Amino acid sequence: MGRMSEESLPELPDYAERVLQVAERIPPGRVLTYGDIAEWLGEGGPRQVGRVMALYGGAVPWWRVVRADGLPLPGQEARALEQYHVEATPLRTSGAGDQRLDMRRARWDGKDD
DNA sequence: CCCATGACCTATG
DNA sequence: CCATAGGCCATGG
Repeated sequence: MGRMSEESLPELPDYAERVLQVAERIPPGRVLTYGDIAEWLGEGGPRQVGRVMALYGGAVPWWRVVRADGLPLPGQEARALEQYHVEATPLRTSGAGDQRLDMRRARWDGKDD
């Protein structure tokens, strides 16, 4: 018979679970782009990773998953920047004074610190 | 099946 | 640095 849900929490698609697993693995002070995760995972694309983060990202350190241009997540900039400050994530200040990630230094290569 | 949307990316000017 | 263009692919109307 069709087995009903035995979990109190909504069940996660396998792909989503894999994405979140990678996100959870990013060390503090480092970041990974949506594309990086897709590539690292060997499936899906940046948009698919983005979708997963939008839907289930709340359970993981979402601020460590960013766009390739290092722009903070729109709508959550304050929280993200707060985290970057705490984790000493490499930032760079633009002419207007707005801060974005210094991708060259903040991007995680997958190796240990 | 067509079309629009999205926590995207890269190349080009 | 900003703007455009094309590519990408799952999801939903």
